[in-house]
Amino acid sequence: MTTTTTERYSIGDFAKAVGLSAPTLRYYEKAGLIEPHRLDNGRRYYETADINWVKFLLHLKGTGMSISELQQYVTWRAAGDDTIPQRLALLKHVKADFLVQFNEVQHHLQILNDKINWYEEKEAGITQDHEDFASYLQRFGHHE
Amino acid sequence: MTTTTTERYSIGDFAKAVGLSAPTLRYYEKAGLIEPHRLDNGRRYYETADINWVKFLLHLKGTGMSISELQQYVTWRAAGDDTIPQRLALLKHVKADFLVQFNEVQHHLQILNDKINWYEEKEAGITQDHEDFASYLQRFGHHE
DNA sequence: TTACAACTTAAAGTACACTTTAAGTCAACA
DNA sequence: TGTTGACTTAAAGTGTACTTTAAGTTGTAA
Repeated sequence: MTTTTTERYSIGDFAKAVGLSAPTLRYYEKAGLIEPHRLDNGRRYYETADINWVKFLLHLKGTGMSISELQQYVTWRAAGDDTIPQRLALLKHVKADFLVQFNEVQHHLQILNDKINWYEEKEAGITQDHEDFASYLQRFGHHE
Repeated sequence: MTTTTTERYSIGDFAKAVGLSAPTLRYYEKAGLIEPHRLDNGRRYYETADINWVKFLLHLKGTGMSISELQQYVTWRAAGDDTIPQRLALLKHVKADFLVQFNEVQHHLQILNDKINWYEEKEAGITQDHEDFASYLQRFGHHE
């Protein structure tokens, strides 16, 4: 940190604080997702509130929102409280998509687990006489 | 389907059966993930067993495996039962990575849910007097 | 004061997983 | 028999999200 009292982060320190690279922060800024302040010499600085914002952005991103969806969100956010219905609708849409993916991915995990167990039983000689994976799945009521 | 008795799928029919495009099937074939048969005229055909294989590939892919990891898996598979330990280790590694991601993604969902609720309470005038999202999260013991 | 790390910009490059295009072959139906 | 749709190939193009490069500026420490 450059100073201790005034909560100002250089791009390098801020990058460490939020777990992104400095180029990525510049990239997000160019995309309109972050708006750092500037010193007189032109250098960026960030404040504590910006950490919360970036972390929130990363949570949204982690639920599957693309950069352009985040741009839309940010645009509405900048327009003030009148756009809360739009933002809410966007987030609900993101959530719905997320839940679909989430269920799919849980099924993928089930099959992965089944395959791991199948290999382990095969290695141990437990699985009956070269039973294939498809039959093995059916024994558990797992499909596809 | 071209015929009903002999379980042979043209690339177009097979694409429909597994939910991929014909170009993607050719792409996967070039990557070594699928090996269709050929008619005398050079055209590909696929059989029922190939459907199971592709669906399994897509499950692995859905757990986060990249094309190159799938290539490694397929190479070991082609080498026979001696490589079961390697395949098992790979799948366990994939599973471990998956579980890390899975936990992260659940946290992202929690924050998304919290934000949706925060907006809804704000719209309804429930959230106390412009309480910000950070404070709101803390009321539930949710962080970051 | 000189060296060095960290910053600035715009633009080009990368990785991944496809998708599209171009040019041609082939099979079935009107 | 001719036209249409599905197939064949290799190669180029696309979208997303960064990452790297190049060329230059600035602040701090020896």
